[in-house]
Amino acid sequence: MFRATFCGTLPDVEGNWLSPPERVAWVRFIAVLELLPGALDSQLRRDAGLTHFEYGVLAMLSEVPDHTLRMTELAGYTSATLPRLSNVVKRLADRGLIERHSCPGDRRATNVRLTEAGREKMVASAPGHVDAVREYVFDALTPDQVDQLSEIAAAVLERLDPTGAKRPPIAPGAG
Amino acid sequence: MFRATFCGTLPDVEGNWLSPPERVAWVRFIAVLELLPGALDSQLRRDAGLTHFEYGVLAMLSEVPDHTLRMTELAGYTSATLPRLSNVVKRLADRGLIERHSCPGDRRATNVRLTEAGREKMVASAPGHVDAVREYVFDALTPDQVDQLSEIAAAVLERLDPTGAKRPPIAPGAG
DNA sequence: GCCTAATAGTTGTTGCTTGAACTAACTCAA
DNA sequence: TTGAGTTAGTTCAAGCAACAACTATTAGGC
Repeated sequence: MFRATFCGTLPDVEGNWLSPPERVAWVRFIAVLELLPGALDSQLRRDAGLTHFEYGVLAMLSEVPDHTLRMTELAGYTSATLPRLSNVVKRLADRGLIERHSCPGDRRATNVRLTEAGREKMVASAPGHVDAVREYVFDALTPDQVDQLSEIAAAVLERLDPTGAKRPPIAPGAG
Repeated sequence: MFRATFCGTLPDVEGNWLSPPERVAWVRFIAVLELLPGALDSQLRRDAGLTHFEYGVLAMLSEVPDHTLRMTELAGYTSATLPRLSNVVKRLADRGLIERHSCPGDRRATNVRLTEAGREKMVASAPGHVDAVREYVFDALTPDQVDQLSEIAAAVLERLDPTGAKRPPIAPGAG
């Protein structure tokens, strides 16, 4: 997709067009960007009754101490706006997967906590989702390519989120 | 994001967890997947008054013979559902950027054609968008990494769209 | 203490996407 | 030529997201 946009096939356009290898990479990458989120979302909706975003919220809570985060913090880590998170949290709370507590120290703030039912939901959903991620991505890549993807994504992330505000502060665990 | 989901930090879960390098790659890649589309969309909305998807539709039309495609074909190439495309095409037609014609040979079908105004829109919008793509992605990568990304994206695409139905049939032009 | 400003979330409106009907048109076989 | 089945596209209802306006709480300056 978007090939012409970068091929300089439009006459009259003076521009800093992409180089041929960049064009090929971009066309493919854009296609992945459009298809992969939908594929992951479909799998989770079908098998777990969760959107990919809802799954991300539960997953994030499942790994932090006390399974608890502030709304603003959680919004940052999930790349969501606060209004969006507010609605999603409300729905997940209605389903009993998380709880909302007013923060004792700051009554403006809301703490969100994963419930036992929410933890069980993750336990039930995660393996199937991991399988999907393997199927769509990692089974197609060599170990070298996994490392390359890691470096490439890190470099792009540095441009998209230079401050790192959108990622959790703690280092990735060893498993 | 989604770290715990793949770290095996949930007790009681027997699963085929990702390896440590895969986990790191996935966390970073997912973050790119969530941030990059929004970044591209914001740039286009601000500078061109187009969504990323609308831009993709115009771009696709701008490169095919006679600037014309059937709805179904266009939907495939842009990874869109037919209802979604139908609405977007209606809006773009209202703005005069494309035209809809009933297909002479098959009266069920609709041909969509880029107008001169649409072509001018692309001429005006493309350079700024290419700059954004450079800024967010290619300026951060070495030439080797561009090739690696190309191969990785191709391998993943093969899983997401094995038949190639979602990509235009003609080979990427040489520019 | 009081007034202003900033912070934390929620709510409400609008627009877009999706999935499910639905219409119209084409194909093919009896 | 008619009837079943398929294909192309639109429309409709429901749900989700973005942006803006709003409430409530805290912090800072005098």
